Amino acid sequence: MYHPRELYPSLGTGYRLGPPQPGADSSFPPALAEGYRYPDLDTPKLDCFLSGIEAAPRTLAAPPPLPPLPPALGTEPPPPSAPEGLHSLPGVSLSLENRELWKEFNSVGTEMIITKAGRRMFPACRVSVTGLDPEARYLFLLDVVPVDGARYRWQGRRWEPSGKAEPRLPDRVYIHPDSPATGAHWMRQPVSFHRVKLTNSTLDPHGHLILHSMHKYQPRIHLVRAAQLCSQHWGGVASFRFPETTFISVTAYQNPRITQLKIAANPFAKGFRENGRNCKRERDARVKRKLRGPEPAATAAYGSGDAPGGPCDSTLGGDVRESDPEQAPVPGEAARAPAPPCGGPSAEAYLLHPAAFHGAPSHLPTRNPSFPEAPDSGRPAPYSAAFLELQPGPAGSGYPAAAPPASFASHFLQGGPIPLPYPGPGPYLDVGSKPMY
DNA sequence: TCGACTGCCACTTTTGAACCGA
DNA sequence: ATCGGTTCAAAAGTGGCAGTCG
Repeated sequence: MYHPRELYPSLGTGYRLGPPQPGADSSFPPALAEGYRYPDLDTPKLDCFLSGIEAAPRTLAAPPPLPPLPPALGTEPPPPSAPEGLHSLPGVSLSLENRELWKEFNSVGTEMIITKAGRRMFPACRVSVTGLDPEARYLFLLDVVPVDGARYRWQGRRWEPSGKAEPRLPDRVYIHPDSPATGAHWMRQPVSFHRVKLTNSTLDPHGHLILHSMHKYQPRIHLVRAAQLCSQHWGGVASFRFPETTFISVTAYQNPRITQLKIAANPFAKGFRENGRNCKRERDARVKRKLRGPEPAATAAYGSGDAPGGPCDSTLGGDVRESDPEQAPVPGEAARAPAPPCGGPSAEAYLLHPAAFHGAPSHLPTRNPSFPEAPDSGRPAPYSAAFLELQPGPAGSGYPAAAPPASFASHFLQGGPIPLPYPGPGPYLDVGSKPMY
């Protein structure tokens, strides 16, 4: 799978410097903060990509005429707190649902673990969108771009630049698996990208977003209007960036305050909370017991276990996190349509659609660009078969030397013939869902 | 020598299948 | 036969830590 920049090498691969986020990010040095613009928002990756079907290669060509938007949706300016965005979708605005949580992390200096197998982001990007044409179809995309050209290093108390950034890795884009869906669908509930995974494996075959460790990144969310499912035209694009979602990728947490925040806020880390069974005290006790000899089959310490009031609540008292939907399932969520387990199946999310976004290792199976459907199941073909068949680039780079046929781009904008997931009844649009057709 | 990375551990949450009763 | 609720096991996700590597 390939990113537009790989597909259009003539546009250049260098990533212009962008500024670190000003404001609340107290742990990041301001040294790089001045004198930059946000080039990625000016010329998002998508415009290069969209050029595959539009004439002008570097700018967003004027979209075909849109049907009139409902007055209530189409004319209002974005609210003052709206993120910076590149708009050719008038009236569309995004708001970060879990902004407070992000702000809390950002005030300390957000770190995101990246692993070879891929690690989810926490907090995840969860947005609500307004101003869409309820009838039109849209694609929701997320990518992560470097904020600047520096590599960072934790200096005991703060992050400081420590040299030049590593060469840019293949850009990948996560396509929300509900894409394409109608505006009404997207506006019905917050759109969650919590299944996005970050990896430092440059040969990652799963479609996770590839990042360098110790670099500062910024997630971006793109909305693309596909005029019709089977149209050759796109109907506009809007890109959004939330400054508080900037993070530094790491293979192990550097700032203990971030560790504490993650443990306190992430339900999967509940066991590491104070009084949790995996807290330091308990771990030490386990080690001692191990050294003394084999543990009893069922120890009182681990048995019915939870002290009155619950083992992990003590670190959460009055915490906004408890009311944060990121942690507290909304009533009815348990009843939502079952999602496929993550790992293998979750990769579908990347591959159901524009498989060509991503760099396909040459050793993986290839696939005809026509994206044939799995013959009998009605489900998408296994992800390993969803890669486009792309000619290797010069010098056996494994990347294409020229733009793909237009069918690739149009496939992306059309949604493609592959069955698309259907959202469950839960509060969030989820990666795991049932086929729409 | 040291910082970055990896693999494993023990934990929690999520998910889906199996089972049961109305 | 169908539906809804419960239970249980497996899978997935979490940070910590020791060991490895460059």
